[in-house]
Amino acid sequence: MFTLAEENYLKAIFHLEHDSAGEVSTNAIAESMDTRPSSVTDMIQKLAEKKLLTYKRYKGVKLTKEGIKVAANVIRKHRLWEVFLVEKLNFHWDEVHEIAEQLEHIQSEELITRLDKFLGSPDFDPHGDPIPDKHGVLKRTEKRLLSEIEKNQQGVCVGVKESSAEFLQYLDKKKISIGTKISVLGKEFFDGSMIIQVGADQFFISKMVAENLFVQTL
Amino acid sequence: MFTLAEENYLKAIFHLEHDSAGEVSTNAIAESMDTRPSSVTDMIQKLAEKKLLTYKRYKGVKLTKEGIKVAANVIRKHRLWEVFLVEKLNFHWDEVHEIAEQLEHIQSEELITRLDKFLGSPDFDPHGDPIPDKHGVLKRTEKRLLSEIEKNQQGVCVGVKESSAEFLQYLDKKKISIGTKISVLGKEFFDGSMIIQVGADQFFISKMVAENLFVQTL
DNA sequence: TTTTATATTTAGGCAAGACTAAAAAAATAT
DNA sequence: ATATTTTTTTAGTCTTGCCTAAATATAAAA
Repeated sequence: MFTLAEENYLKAIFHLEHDSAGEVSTNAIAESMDTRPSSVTDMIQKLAEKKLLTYKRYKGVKLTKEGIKVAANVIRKHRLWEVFLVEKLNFHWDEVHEIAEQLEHIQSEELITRLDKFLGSPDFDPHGDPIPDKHGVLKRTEKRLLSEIEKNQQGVCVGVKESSAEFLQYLDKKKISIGTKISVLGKEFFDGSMIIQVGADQFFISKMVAENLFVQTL
Repeated sequence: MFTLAEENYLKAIFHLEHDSAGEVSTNAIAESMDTRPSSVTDMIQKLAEKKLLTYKRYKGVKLTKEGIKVAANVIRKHRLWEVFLVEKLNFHWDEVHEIAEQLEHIQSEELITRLDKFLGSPDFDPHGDPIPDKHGVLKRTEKRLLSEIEKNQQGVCVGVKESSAEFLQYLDKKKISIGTKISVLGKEFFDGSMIIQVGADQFFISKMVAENLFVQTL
């Protein structure tokens, strides 16, 4: 149906649209895909012809209904495979991204239907990201960034914003994973750092960490 | 490591080497891959430079140790994924080939190690074909073609030579699958057809069928 | 507003992997 | 042994998806 490159562009644009509202710029796509702006221009012209996004020269792009559907489906496959890798093959959550990047391009409706069922139709992937349903609809949640939580409040970790292996390994070292209860004991206003409690341990985390952890307040 | 196209050529050549001894011809490769001889020449020259096969102009090719290893690994992945699809996702044995053709190219040693363990380190795929181990070694079996079995002997179906969906669906209709006991009641010499018994049913099968079913005699 | 900087697009090329058409080698037939 | 057929290779093209360099549009600064 679509080439690997096309699917990757649609996925990247989908993510960029969710991070920041409005049109997505050529440069932003190039940066997120580690490619050159000129290559991006080539591809978005091709995708515009296929009606997967709307494009006006110098004005950035926006996915069409169809483009959103295709992108969401790739993301659905990516996240379902991540669940498979973690739940069934016992991979750790910091090891699954690259493999899922490959598996997400396997073409078979039936495969995904059955995989979803085999996994018990999960709503979230191992990093707490929601899995779109067949129609591309995401389950919305009440999640907030840990950095938005006030002193003396507490929350349960429900996901990560960044999911680089480095960050996930840091979280492991601190014994933080999906479902972990976190209490905010103190907050420095000048640099956004925090003192938090996880289990019996109390420790310092930087603003960068607090801004990449999603929690649900209790 | 290797491109999708390279892996597919190596796999095709590996199979051709096993079907008929000696060098594999350009035309044979082209036919088995549904491509043009000139394309094959291009690719085998490239693979020869990479030392995956030996090639002399007009003389055909032969895989090197390294080429065999790479091909066997692709086949190992293909067959393991087929087991997964049938055993875990409840696909039928005639539905899994195309999907496994895609999955076989996923690059991750660790993935295959874990998948193999998850599946209980199977020795055979759903069609009865042996799964190479990590080193490319196939478990040898005593299987013979049903067509070689004499009247009044019996055997257990252990695999199929052809695994087209059409043939597998024919076998289903006749209630023949891996593990099914088959008794040869009669054999026509002039056309190679047979009368066989499967469970309580007795019926006629053509030479073509008998030549594509592997059995182990009892 | 004019200049400067930044973002984007165009033009032209490259590599992979396919193709067709034509040339050359090998195999087969006379 | 020569002629014919078949197989294989070479030469030249095409498409996809990327690149660099140069041109152009937009945005920011003076």
